Amino acid sequence: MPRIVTIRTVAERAGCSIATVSRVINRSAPTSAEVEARVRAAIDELGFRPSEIGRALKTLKTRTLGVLIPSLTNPVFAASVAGMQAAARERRHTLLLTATDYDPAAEAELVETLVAQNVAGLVLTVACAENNATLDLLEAESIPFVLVHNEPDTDARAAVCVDNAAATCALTEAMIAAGHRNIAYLAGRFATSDRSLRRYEGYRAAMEKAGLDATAPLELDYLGDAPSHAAALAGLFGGLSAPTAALCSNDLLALSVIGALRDLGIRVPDDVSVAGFDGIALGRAMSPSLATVDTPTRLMGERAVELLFEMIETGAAPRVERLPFSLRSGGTLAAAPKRTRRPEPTPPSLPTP
Amino acid sequence: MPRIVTIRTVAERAGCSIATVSRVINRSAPTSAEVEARVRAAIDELGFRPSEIGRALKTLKTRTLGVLIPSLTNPVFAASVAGMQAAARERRHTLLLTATDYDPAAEAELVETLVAQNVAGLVLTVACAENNATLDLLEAESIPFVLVHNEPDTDARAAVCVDNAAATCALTEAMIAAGHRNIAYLAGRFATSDRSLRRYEGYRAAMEKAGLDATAPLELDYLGDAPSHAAALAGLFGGLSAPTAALCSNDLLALSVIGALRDLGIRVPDDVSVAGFDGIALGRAMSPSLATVDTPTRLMGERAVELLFEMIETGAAPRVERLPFSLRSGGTLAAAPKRTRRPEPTPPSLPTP
DNA sequence: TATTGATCTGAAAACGGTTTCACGCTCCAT
DNA sequence: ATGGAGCGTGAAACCGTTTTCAGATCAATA
Repeated sequence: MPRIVTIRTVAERAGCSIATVSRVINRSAPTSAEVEARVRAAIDELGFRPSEIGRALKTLKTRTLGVLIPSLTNPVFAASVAGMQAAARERRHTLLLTATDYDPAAEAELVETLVAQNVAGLVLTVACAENNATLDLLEAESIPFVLVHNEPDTDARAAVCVDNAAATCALTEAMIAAGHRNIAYLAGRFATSDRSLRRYEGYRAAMEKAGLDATAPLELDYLGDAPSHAAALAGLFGGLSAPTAALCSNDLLALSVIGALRDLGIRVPDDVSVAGFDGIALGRAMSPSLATVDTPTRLMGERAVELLFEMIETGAAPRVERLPFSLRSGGTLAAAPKRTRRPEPTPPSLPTP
Repeated sequence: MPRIVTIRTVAERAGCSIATVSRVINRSAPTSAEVEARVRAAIDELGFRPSEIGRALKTLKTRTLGVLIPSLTNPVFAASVAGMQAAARERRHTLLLTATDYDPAAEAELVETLVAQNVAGLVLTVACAENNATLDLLEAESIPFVLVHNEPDTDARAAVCVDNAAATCALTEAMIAAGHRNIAYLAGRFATSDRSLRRYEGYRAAMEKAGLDATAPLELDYLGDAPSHAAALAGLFGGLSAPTAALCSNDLLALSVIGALRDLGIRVPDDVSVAGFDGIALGRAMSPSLATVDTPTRLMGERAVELLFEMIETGAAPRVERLPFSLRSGGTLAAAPKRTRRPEPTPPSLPTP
C-alpha cells in the first residue's frame, strides 16, 4: 500500500490546515516563518511527496510532456528524445513516451492516449505533417505541440528541423563535385517519412542545376531483412549504366545499403560512393566513415521542448525553427571511378566485376 | 481550453447519471441495452475520453510504467526501452521515461519523481543494484519494480539480464582459442555499471582457467572525448609486451577503442583483436563486424515489462530471469599475430609468445 | 396478495491536492 | 478612538473519475 502519507497527514503533524501546507510547498502565498518551519519538518519526517495526480486533477495540467516518435531503434530518434528528456528535466517535467513503429495508423490512437493523460504539451515526429488529421485535432483542442524532424509547409505550425532540401542539395552537389554523374536516390517508404520526400526534392534540384538526370527514387523497406535488400540493389547496380553513387534518405538506410553492396561484391567507396542523412554517431565511428548530412539531432530535441515551453507559458505563436547542418563528406563518398566500373562488353556476354 | 467534455457532459447528453456512464465504459456492472446505447452514442458524438487523471486519483493506480535508464544514446538501452514500450502498449500502458546520464546520484531523485506520478510499477537499470538505497526504498513501499541489465546477487530481486560472467568467460575463451595470450580488459567506470564488474570476473575466470595472467582492468571514461582515449591506449598498446587483444566491457566502448587504435596506426584485427559486449545492431553492420556477445536487448525490455505485470497482477514473487546469449566472433576478433607486432630492440630481449 | 429476489439506476462519498473566500489580527494613518 | 489596509490562516469548494449504498422497478414465487 504505497502513498499512505498525504497532505492531511502533514497538516496534522504540523498542527495546521492542509491549505497552509500547500502554500508552504508551492510558495503560493506568504506563511509565517514559524509555521513554515513546522511544516517543513513534518514533510521531512514523513518523507512526504505531493501526489502529482492530486495536483493535476485540480489544475488540469501535469508536469508531463507527451512524445510520439516512429521508433527508438533509430539512433536519430533516440538522440532527439535524449535531448527532450534533458530539456524537460531542467523544467522538472517528465516524458511520456510512445512509438508508432512506423505505422501511420497508430499515430491517432497514441496521441489520444497521451492527451487522455493531460500532458502539458506534445513533441511529435509524424509520418507526414501535411493534411494530418491528428495534428488538426490537437490544434482544434488547442493542445500545444511541436514537431521534430518534420518540416511543415506552413509556418503556422511549430517545428524544429533542418532545411532538408537545401541539405540534400548541398550533399548532392558534393557528389557531383567528386565527379559523379549517375547518382541514385534510395529512400525508405515515402509514406512513412515526409522528410524523405523533401530530401528527394533537394537531390533533384541539385541534379537539374548541374544539367544531370535525376532518377526516380528507389523505395526500399529499410526495416526489411537484408536479402530482399540485396536483391533490389542487384538490379540497380548490376546494369550496364549503373550509378556510381547512392544517396540514401537516411543514415540507417545507408548502413544497410553499404552492407548489401558489400554482399554483392561491390566496394564502397571504390566502386560506388554512398551517403546518408542525419549524422548518427556511429557513422563517424565506422571505417570508412559514413558521408552524410550532420544534423544536430540531440539539440533538435532540446529546442523542441524549449519551444514547447515557450508556447505553453507565454502563449507564443507556433513557428518553424530550422537548425544549421553541416556536410560530412569523405569516407564512403569518394571520387567517381575514372572509367565505368564494369567494362561494357559486346552483348550478350556479361560483365565480370 | 482542452478537456471540456467530462463524464458529466456525457451523462447529461445520455440522460442518465455519471455512475451509469462509468459503468458502461468499464463494464463494471450490468446496464440495460437501451441506456448503454444512449451512452455510447453520447460518447461518440462528444468524442469523450475518460481522463486518466480522474481515474487515477480514485484508484491510486495509473496505466503508466516508470522507466529509469542511464542514457538513451546507448543503443542497448534504446533497444530495451523499445521492447518495454511494445510490451507496455499491448497492455494499454504508457512509459514515463527518465535518464540519469550515468550519474548514480540522480537515480534517487528521478525515481522519486516517478513514484510521485503513481506509476503502476518501475523498470530500472541502475548503476549498481547492490546496497542500493533507492531500491530498498521501493521495496519498503512495496512498489513493484524490475531491473534490466543489472544482475543482482540475490534472487529476491526481480531482474531480466544475461549471465554476464559466463558470457564474458565464453568470449574470452574464444579469444584464447584464437591464440591470444595477452588480453587486456577495458571497461567504463565500474561505479556506473555493475555489469562491467561482473563481466570482468568472467574474463578473469577464463584467463585463470587457461593458466594466463588476467590484467587489471583499464577503466576508461567512455563518454570522454576521443583524444584522452587515444592517449590512454597509447600507453597500453605502445609497450613491448602489448596485448594482442582487447576485451571491452560493452560495444559502445569497443567502437570507441577501435577508433582510437586506428588513430594510433594500429590495425584491427590484424594487429589487435577487439571485442565488445551487448550485440548492438550497428556492430553487425560495420566492416569488419564487431565481435561481441549478442544479447537479446529488445527482448529483455519486453520480458521485464511482462514480469512486472505478472508481479503487479498476480503478486508473483520477484525472480531473476537470465536470457540466453550467443557469441558473435570473427570480424574484429581474428587470430593472434604470429610474431610480436613491433620488432623488439636488442636489450633486454624479451621472449616472443 | 404479499414476499422475495434479481436487475438496473442514481445520489453521494471518496481520492489528494489547489484555490477562493472570509475572517481575525496587527499596524498605521487619520 | 476609528477606519482601512495587509497579512496569515482555515473552511470549504472543486477537479473527474470510481464505487458503495440504497432505492426503484418488475417478475416470479409462496
